[in-house]
Amino acid sequence: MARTGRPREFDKERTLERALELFWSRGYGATSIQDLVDALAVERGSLYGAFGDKRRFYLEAVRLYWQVYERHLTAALDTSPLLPALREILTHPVRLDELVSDLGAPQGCLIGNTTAELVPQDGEATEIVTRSYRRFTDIVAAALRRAQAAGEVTDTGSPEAQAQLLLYIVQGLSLVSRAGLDRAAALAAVDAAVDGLRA
Amino acid sequence: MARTGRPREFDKERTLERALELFWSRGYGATSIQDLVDALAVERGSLYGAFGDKRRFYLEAVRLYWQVYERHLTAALDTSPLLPALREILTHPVRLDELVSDLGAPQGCLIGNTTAELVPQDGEATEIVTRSYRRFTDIVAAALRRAQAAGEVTDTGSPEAQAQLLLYIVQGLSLVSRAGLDRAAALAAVDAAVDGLRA
DNA sequence: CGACTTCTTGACTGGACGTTCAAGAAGTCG
DNA sequence: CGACTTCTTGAACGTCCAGTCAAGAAGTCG
Repeated sequence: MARTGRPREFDKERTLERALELFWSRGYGATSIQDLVDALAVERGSLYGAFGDKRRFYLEAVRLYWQVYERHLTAALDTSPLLPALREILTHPVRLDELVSDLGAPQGCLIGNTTAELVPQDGEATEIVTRSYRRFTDIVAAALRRAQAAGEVTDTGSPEAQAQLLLYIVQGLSLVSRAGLDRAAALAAVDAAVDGLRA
Repeated sequence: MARTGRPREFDKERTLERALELFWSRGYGATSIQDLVDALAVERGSLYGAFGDKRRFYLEAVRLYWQVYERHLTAALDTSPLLPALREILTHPVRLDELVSDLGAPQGCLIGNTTAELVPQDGEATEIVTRSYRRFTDIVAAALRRAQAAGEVTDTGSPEAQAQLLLYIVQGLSLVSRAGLDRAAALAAVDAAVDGLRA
């Protein structure tokens, strides 16, 4: 039952966070183990020892990404009125691009990127992104239900359908933004969407 | 000025179309030259001779894809009332999934896939997808402008903003669909979007 | 026919990549 | 201290892949 041995010299959690950034900016296929070794200053064998192979490492990073995003989403939407907060959520990709606009900066949404690159070939990746999309719509639909009850949001559509539509919009915006972002056009589009929800 | 020599034994245009299908279903990185050789029944050297390297081959396929899509889009939206046609366009990914649901079937929108995989690293790919997005919004905005004038579509938003929003919705739907399609939810979301445009 | 051009074929090359492994280092426990 | 466990390091391995090339085949043109 000995749990002793030489202690790890790097911070596993912090290393995962930095790997997440790398995977986020370059994608799964375009990030080589060598890239990770260089960027994380951890040797190959140590990475394999701590995280298993490349695929498991990546999936772990994706899980962490969603965990952080979901926390942010839940906190942001727990407010009234809802629509300004929703606007913030939808324009998140735009503001991300404002903050870190150098090359190697995070690109789009990691869940969306994973969907494009690994789904549906990879079953585990598919499971993660499917669950993430599901949680997004659940959280947003719940918030919309409250806002409909409060008379802030139109009830001409079901909260579920509205939430599904909002998922498409965030993911579409994240994706299209990679090709260059016309901020004014993006904000106008998001405003049009949010206005469509107003009661 | 001799343009003679041994004639090509395969149909270049048809080969490009079949390569398009392969790239569409597997993506750029995951499609090897060997896959193309096997699927197209054309030897490596001949492919290189006819299309240049893999990247040029792929970009040519993407150009062809957009060319076909744009023709379809323009034709479909040249109608009145506009909203039913728009609904058709938006649900295109859903119906694609209905038609060809075997593995190896086209996945999402090739422009969107290219955006996720090659943009912004590849300048030429970025140029192609940027132009495609631009043309999509131009064509859709023009149609919306006509429909606004006809009183079919609300003029609370500019046609440009509405078109940009619709671009996000198609791309988002295409992407999210890869993870499995809940047709009812997708159609409800699209209907919510189209209803939001009604005057 | 014979010179010329282009296409076909498939073996070959060089490099990049994910993964493994053996030897040594750094701790803990009795 | 000595046995034991885990981590570190970096070289090595096997695989796969994009791209090249030389030799031959199949046409055209004078």
